[in-house]
Amino acid sequence: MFKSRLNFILEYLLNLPLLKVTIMLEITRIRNEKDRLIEDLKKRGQDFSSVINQISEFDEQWRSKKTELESLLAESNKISKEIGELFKSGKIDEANVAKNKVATFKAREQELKGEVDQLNDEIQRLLYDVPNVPQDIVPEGMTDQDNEVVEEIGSKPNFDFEAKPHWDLAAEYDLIDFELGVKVTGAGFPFYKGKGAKLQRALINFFLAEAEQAGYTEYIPPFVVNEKSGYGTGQLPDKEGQMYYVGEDDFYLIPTAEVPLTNIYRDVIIPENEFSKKMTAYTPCFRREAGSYGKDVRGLNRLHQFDKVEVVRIEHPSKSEEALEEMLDHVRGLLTKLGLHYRILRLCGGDLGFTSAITYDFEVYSAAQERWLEVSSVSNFETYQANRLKLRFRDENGKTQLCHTLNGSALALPRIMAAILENHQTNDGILIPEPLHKYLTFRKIR
RNA sequence: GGAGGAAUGGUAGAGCGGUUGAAUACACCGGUCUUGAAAACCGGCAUACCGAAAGGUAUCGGGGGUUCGAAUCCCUCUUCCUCCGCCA
Repeated sequence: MFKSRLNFILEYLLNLPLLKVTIMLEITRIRNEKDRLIEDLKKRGQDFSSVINQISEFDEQWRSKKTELESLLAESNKISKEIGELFKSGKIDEANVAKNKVATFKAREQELKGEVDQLNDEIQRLLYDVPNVPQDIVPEGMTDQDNEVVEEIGSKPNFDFEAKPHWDLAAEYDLIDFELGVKVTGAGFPFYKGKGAKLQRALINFFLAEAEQAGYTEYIPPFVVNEKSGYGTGQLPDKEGQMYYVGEDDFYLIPTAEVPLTNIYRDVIIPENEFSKKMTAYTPCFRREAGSYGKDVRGLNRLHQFDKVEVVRIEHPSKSEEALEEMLDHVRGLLTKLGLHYRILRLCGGDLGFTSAITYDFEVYSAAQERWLEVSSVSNFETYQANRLKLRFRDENGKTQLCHTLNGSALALPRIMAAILENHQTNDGILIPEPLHKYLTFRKIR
């Protein structure tokens, strides 16, 4: 089992065929604007100059070897054709002379091919280590302390009683059973019960309805994906340990609907500006989240399985900034309608995801825990994912160009659930926000 | 899980190991004709990479092999279809 998986990965990485180049950051960018890339990547708090210089060096060697190889092949091909004609016209002796001549090329061809392949593999491997380039407005900084608060909406609720954390409320009203989850599966896999389950379902319905309203097409995708899809959106090889793996069949449980949704367009050339592609899906999300502990994981704060409604967009490069703004508006609307106090952060370079060019996080205030909880992350990946996916469109000149991809949570359920329980609690129950009324038969949990 | 069959360009569908990157048809794009459209006729129409260009290289599901030469032969993997079994 394990062996077959290793083989697959090895095959994928090492046998990338000579001309089927799947690259991450486009190699052309390294050729054309190397110094600028190195400079811009510094914002991530890491120096990528040695990797990039190494890639650049290998790339030059690769090109010169490749040119040599190809001219040799051209010569062989030409002679082979002539041999065919010689045989046809019965000039067997001449044909045999030519055959011997071609044979002398063989060794050099083999040698060059080996070198070209090896250089190519090496370049691919190195490219996987280079993250996306942060946009200009991404703030400098190393940790979440350096994230920039760009907006804060609403105000902290005032209670004339001691606000309870959601795990106490969940127990009191019998909404979520964490211990039962531990028994049946393990920590981080809670059961939602009764009104807790219904509230969860209402939220999903609400989010999907809002997404539809905003023009997103709803999908119900597979909840497991293959290895290629993992590479396509960049979960592999970078975050391999984060995903649950089904060894028997070489599948990964999805950590987000982004993976199946975006991979719909893997190896696709979108015809004549059929933009925008707007997709939404509700899915459970599975994350191993190795290394988490303490108060961060208490209650619903961090789970191995959680529900999320995701929105994904595929855009013309000139339209992706606008699309990002629309997505931010969409998420703002959701939180406002639910009556939650929230803020928006622009992530700093050091906190930015590997594949993202810019990310905004939405955080809701947890009244009882007195802290901010991340409920949404909205990102523009520009061409980074599209390059891995080979997701392109045809421009007006008929040339293929990479699309931009974006996605965002709209929204992740557990912390929204937590925030609703905590912020809408009263002395005698929990008030259901108005937009959810039509999905529920009760207005208050008591 | 067992037994068979198949995989070629946007689609359909040819292709004795040697001018096949690939016939043909449809679709699509441009043009002629037409008041306009249709029809007819003419032309164009895969992708990627290297190259300033000329041009070259690679690709007929993936990988490997035989050969001077492979869409065509061999091995292997994957996927799909048909039949049987199992099953929500």
